[in-house]
Parts: sequence; structure tokens; C-alpha cells
Amino acid sequence: MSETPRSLPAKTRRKQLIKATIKCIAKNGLSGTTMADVTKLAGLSLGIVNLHFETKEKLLVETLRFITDEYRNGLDKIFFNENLSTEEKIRAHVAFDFSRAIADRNKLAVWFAFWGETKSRPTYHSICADYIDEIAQNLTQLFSILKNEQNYQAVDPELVCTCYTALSDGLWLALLLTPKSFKADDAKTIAMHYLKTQFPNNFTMT
Amino acid sequence: MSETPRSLPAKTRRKQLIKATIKCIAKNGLSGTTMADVTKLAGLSLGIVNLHFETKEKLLVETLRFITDEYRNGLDKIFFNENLSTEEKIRAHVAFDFSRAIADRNKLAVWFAFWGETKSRPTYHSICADYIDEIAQNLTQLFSILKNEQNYQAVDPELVCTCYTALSDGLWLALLLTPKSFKADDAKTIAMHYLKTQFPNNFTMT
DNA sequence: ATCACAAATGAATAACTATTCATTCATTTA
DNA sequence: TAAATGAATGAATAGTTATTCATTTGTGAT
Repeated sequence: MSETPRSLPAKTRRKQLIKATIKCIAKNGLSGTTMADVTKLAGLSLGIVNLHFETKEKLLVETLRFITDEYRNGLDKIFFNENLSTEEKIRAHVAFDFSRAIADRNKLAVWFAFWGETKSRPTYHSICADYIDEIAQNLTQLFSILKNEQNYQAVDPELVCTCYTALSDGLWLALLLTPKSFKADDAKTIAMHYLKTQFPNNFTMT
Repeated sequence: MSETPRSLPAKTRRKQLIKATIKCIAKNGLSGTTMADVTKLAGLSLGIVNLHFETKEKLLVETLRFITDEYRNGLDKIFFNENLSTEEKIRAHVAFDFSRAIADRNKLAVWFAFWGETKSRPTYHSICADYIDEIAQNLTQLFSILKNEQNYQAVDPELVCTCYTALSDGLWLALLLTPKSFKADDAKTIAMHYLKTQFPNNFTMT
């Protein structure tokens, strides 16, 4: 195949530009991300973003949608996997949260960049609100099933879901801010530590 | 006193501008914050920021420093308060984390906005790294003292500190993203729920 | 091969925004 | 009361950056 075909399916080119945008936001911040930077990083010409996305703002929205979709789809695959037990699904959820693809510092920078703008941009907010709700419902259900299966009387599934989710987000922040001293494995250990306090008969060390 | 004295101590004017900047970042995002917006919101003239801060970038740095100092100083007051028991200090820490002054949506938007730029701006990063380290040391010490005082054999103070801190940051995100369904009191309940799993003889409901 | 088409280019443009600084104005001092 | 001071103003400037679109270039059909 050629190095960089001059002509490519629109979908491929859009993805290429979104990936460049992620790198660019990580490198220069959302406020420092320019069309010139993005297109240069993608190895393409200045006008290409307007050709494929119309405006910079739409490129940013699609970039946010890209990372939220990636996250949501990954979790859905786990949730609807019939070969996994409930405990295995929860374990897989944690593993996914701190996997290479998700707990990547470039992508984490993008998450936080958009979260910081959420209050001022209704579009960003509604994209985030959507996936949050869906994931919370699925995860709460998993905790609820585990509670019933294993007879954990005192557990409040909804509370555990909110707590786990917040914990996971905060661990992402630690990965972003202190990458030298805090690694994905540390984050996973802490997340499992919390789950074990709630479900002491499950989630024992492997 | 006059409504808006034409002349004011430099420190007061700087604070006034920083407060306007916080509101402006919350309202327009970091990327959408312009000098015109900030100065208009402060009810002052366009050139005033350059007069008091030299550049926009320096205003932003001072704004980040303002909120980090406010947070650090508040926690220090608790940590060094000799009238409080260890448990009371930890309780006060939680109460502070989700108090009106700290868990304010404008300020939360500012925290996340800067966190999102941390990877690309060494200055922002070092301001954050500083306070994180100091607070973690103090909080770890509190957990360590409580462990020894009350004989909690299994507790790992450092891990509990990292876990609590991440949880708290994640709960802030929930307050920012889903303010309708999730309030400061809910956040406090969840934080206390976690502490109770670690120190079951303490942190019982009030 | 040639043509027709669509994708990509990038110089030029239009819009925006940080910064400057000559001027204005309130306050203080003599 | 009359300078003198320096904080504050905002029109003008300089610099940056998103967007446009006439032109170029590769691709596939005939």
C-alpha cells in the first residue's frame, strides 16, 4: 500500500484528523490547539479540517464523541458478554478502565480538557451526560446482581456504583498529574481494594 | 464608602480580577476567556489586567494559584488545629472538601479547566504537583495516627490517602457534570461511606 | 490515453483578541 | 486651593488564527 494515498475514504480521513486532534490537545491544551497544529500533525494541508468537519468546533465535538464512544463501546462489550460471570464482568470493567487504550495520558488530557469546558458548552455537557447515565445503569445492575447472588445484605448497589465511578475518575486524574509516581497498575490495585471492602468474598487477589 | 472607588490597593484590585476570571472561566471555558470578558465582568477597563498582571497568562497562573492556596490553607488550618482529635480532623477535611466555598461549581470548572491543560503547561503542572504532595503527606499522617490509636491492623494509610483523594476528586467531577441529581451532601455521604469501610469503629453517622 | 470527477492544497482573507500607551481623572500633599 | 501623583481608561495597534476558495492533483471510467 502507498505511504499516504492522496485520496482516502472520508471516514478514514476524519478518524485521522480526530487522532491528530487528541495528540494536539494533549500537547498544547484545548486553548492552544490550532487548525495549523492539527493539520500539520496529521501531515495534511490547512484547509482539510474545514473540508471534512466544516468548523473547528465540530472537529472538537467529534473528538469528544470519539473518546466517549470508545469508552462506552468497550464497556458495552463487557456488559453484554454472556461468557463472563458477574464478578468477571466487574473485574473486566476495572481492567478496561486502566488499560493501555483508555488510561492513556493523551486521552486523559482530552477528557479533562472537555470536562473543564462542560459548564460553558451545552453540547459537550450533553455528550458527557449521555454516556455517564448509561454506564451507571449497567454498572449498578452488575453490583445489584452480585449482591443478590452472593447475599451481601448491607451493600447499596447504586452507592457503590457512584463511589466506584468517582474513584475511577479520580484515579485517572492521578495518572494524568503524577505519571512518574503513579501507574495504571497502582490505580487498578486501589480500585480493586475498594471493591473488596464491599464484596469481601469476591475480588480476592489473583 | 463609595460604590467603586476609582483607586484601590493593588492587592484588592488583583483579587477582584482573579474572582472575575474564575467566573469567566466557569462561564466561557478557559479557551473562551478573553481579556474583554474578564474586565467587563469586573466592571473595569480593558487595559487593567495588563496593568496589574502584565499578561493574560500571568493572570491565569495567579488564578490557579489562588484556588490552590485557598484549598491548601483551608486544609492546613484543620491539620494544625490542636483542639481537634484525629477523627475530628479527618471529618473536618471531608466537610471542607464538600463545603460551599470549595465545592462551588464555578471553582470546580476552574480546577478541571487547568487540570486539562496540565500536561501541556509545566507551570500549571508544578503548581498542582506542589499542593498535591503536601496535602497527601498530611492526610496520610492522619490516617496513620488513627490506625495506631485505634489499632486498625489491616489499614494501609498511604493507600487509603490515595484512595480518598481520588474519590474526592471524582466526586467533584460528579458535582460539576451532574449538578441536578448529585449534591454536595451526597458526595459527603459517599466519602464518609468509604472511610467507614476502612475505620468501622469511627466515622459512624452523626 | 484522455477525460471527468472528487479530494486536497495553501495563499489570501476576515475576524478576533492581547497588548500598548497617550490621555483622563481621583486622590494626596503642600 | 493648587499642583503632583499614579491608577485607570479605551482607542489604536500588532499579532494570531479560523475560514474561504481558486487551483492543483490523483483516481477511475471510457
